[in-house]
Amino acid sequence: MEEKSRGELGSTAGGTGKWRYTARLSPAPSMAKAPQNAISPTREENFPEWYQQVVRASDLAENSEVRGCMVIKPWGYGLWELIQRQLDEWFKATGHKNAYFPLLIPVSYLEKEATHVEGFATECAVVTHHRLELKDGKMVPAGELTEPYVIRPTSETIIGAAFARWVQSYRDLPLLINQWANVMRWEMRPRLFLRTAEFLWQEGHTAHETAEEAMEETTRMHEVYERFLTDHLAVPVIAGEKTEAERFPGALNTFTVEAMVQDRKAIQAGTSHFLGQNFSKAAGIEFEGRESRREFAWTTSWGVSTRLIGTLLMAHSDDDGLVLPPRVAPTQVVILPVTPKPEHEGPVLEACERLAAELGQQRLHGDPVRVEIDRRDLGGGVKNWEWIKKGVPLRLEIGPRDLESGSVALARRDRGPKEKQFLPLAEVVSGIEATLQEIQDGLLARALAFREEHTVEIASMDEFRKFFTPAKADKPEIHGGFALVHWAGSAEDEEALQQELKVTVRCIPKDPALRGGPGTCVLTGKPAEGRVVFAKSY
RNA sequence: CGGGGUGUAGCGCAGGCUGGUAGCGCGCGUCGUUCGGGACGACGAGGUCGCAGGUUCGAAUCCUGUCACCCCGACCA
Repeated sequence: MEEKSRGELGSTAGGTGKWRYTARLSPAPSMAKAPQNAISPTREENFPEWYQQVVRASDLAENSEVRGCMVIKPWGYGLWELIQRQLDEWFKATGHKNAYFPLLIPVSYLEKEATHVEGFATECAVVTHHRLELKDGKMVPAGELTEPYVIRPTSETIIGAAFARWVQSYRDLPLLINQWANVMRWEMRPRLFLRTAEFLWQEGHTAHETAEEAMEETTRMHEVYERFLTDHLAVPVIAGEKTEAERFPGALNTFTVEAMVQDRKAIQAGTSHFLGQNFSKAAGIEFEGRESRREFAWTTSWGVSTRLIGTLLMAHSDDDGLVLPPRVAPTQVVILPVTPKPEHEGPVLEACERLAAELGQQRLHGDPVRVEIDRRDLGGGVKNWEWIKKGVPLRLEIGPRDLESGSVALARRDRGPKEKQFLPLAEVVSGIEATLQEIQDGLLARALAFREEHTVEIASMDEFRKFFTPAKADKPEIHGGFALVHWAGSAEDEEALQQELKVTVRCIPKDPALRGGPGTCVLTGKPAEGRVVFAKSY
């Protein structure tokens, strides 16, 4: 509906819902009743554009002057800090320690693991000089390095080199290290949070005495990610293993958590790799074993990135902007003072302070509730919409009438923008934890229902093609979803399907209910052990 | 890297074919009127029209080059 998207341009509907710039749209009485939303275009109209508009409207981040790189603004960084804090706590709880390794990696390090180089070579930024000189008014690189460095696209090689020094004996194992860092991958098509040239992430790297222990570690961290996405980001995921075609370069097994976002595509939200002895052989991570034999360590690596923010956004947000699950909302409750007349200001603000203090005493999962009072001298409506667009879970308003009645107006981000309840103050305070948790659970339930609605079991290639072929080739609408199919195809077969339909095997699900029993491969007709998840993906 | 598109005030855009030194809406500032709501009025600030060359008396407008961004594709957390 074109009118709807135009609606934002004027955005000056009066209290009666009249549109001001009717000249352009010609008289259309029905327009007066068109629902207003803060983001244009809507998800339905143009999903990729909607995504960018939400990033902007919510003040999470902006494109920078550096190609493919973003400026993460305080609201976005606050979100990242909360993600970091929880994961970091769990990494520590599972025995890991943080460390930091160099940003620059000698090219020769990369060459050590053949598959690994192949995987990353095309997206490396290379540092070749160490000095600038002024020539004709321009600074030009001088002092060429004898060996170029790459800016880390990931740190397996340089951490491997350190591990080789640190590990002498089986007594030095397991070695459990995590690094919070930025990495750079020269992507061809950057998109804020989803695929930027520079991004923030966490990379765990561990070395173990036996394959079994390393595999246990891989699984353990895979489960940490699954739990984090589910319980904190309220994003349901399908946990499973990647097929050979989708594996991390150099890994023996790659495990993934795959989420479905609102355009029904899949997004890989976290990965955990069992690296076998590939990297320890390449880097020389050897130790003296219990039987006095030299052995190569078994290593793992695992990571999540700022892509989690993009995932979260696409999973929950609506046509009014971002919707944040309370557990990762930098501000969980915003208090908006309503001061119709200047003389209201004193008492109202005072009441807001008291309320903020009381709410700050309440806890959600052990953390004090994060409350903010928005004292800015701005129109109430404007202020309100700003917080809606930023996705704050709860908005509380206190005005003169509330002072008299001891009430508070409460509006939830998971309900309509105009819906609000007037509740007794004490009830709001004592019920805050339950309300926040209810929103958290509601978002998860809604996302799960959405995924289930768009997940189908498919038993024939006809159906399969139909499911993944948009009705209009020129303007592909939102369609498809997750297809559960029996699969026994090869990497070549996957490649062919990717060419034809732009779909890939997202994972071999570990959940027995999704995996199912033996069957017949939808493509080759060969016996298949179970089902896999096919989808288009980010 | 291939195909398409766009770069004009913070944001969204008009103007460009038919060259004469910039305009609209929102936002922003001040004042006033409003006020449980994305208000209204008055006045006002803000742009070397992505950048660099060229053609011309004169370029946002024509030509060449270049950069950036967006969409589609190949690649990827």
